[in-house]
Amino acid sequence: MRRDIFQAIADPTRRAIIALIAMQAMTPNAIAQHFDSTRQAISKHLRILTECELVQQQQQGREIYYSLQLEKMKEIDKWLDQFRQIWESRFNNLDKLLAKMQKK
Amino acid sequence: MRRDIFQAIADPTRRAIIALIAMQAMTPNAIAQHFDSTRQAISKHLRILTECELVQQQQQGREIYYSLQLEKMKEIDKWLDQFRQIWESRFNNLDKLLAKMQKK
DNA sequence: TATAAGTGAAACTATTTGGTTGCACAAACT
DNA sequence: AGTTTGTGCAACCAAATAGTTTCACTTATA
Repeated sequence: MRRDIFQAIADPTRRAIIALIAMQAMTPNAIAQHFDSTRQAISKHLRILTECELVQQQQQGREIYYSLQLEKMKEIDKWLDQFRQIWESRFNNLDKLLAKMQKK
Repeated sequence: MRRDIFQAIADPTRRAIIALIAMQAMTPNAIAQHFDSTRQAISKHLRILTECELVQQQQQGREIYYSLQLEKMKEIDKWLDQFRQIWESRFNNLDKLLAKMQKK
């Protein structure tokens, strides 16, 4: 069972769940109402999201509130960094090239 | 056959391929040498990456050079934006709170 | 022209995935 | 105490996935 953030966000339903609970914590039932599939299917997605620590639980009586762990989302951002550096350097090169062309 | 960037970067081998060709274009054979699996398996990954336009081909005689389409990578960055906004606003809120506390 | 090298694609396979239905269990309500 | 509500988990299933082996095709090279 592979369980990393990239595999977690691969599924469109899971991405939708993430976006849904990003602003405020929600219960599985409340989340499931936004989708066509059964509550159990959503529950499974929540388990996957919890396992890779993208999502956090908070028990409240018999209800469980799920919320996004923003810190974990930053790991994706961190992975993108290596490419961001490249696209910025390419932009700079283009910048230099344009400056050079204007000089002539 | 789902084919989007998020599904494409879910596989660790594909992420490794992306990182490998980010700086310079490479042929399938050259790429495959960096991995344990067969050239054909890598070829399949390259097809998936090409299909979702994360990767670009350039024929050169009988060789095909694969390179990363940085622009496409930005789509992930764009998706992250919605969360970036949240984590920045949370930081700002914390900032305001700290300022408030100092006033007292 | 014959052969080697670089590649993609099809066929097959084991494993993983996302979904379902059917439980079990604890907390809240009557 | 009995029932409803909110939840997780196991068992099962169809489809997708990542890999392999085998083959075909095209471009170089001897």
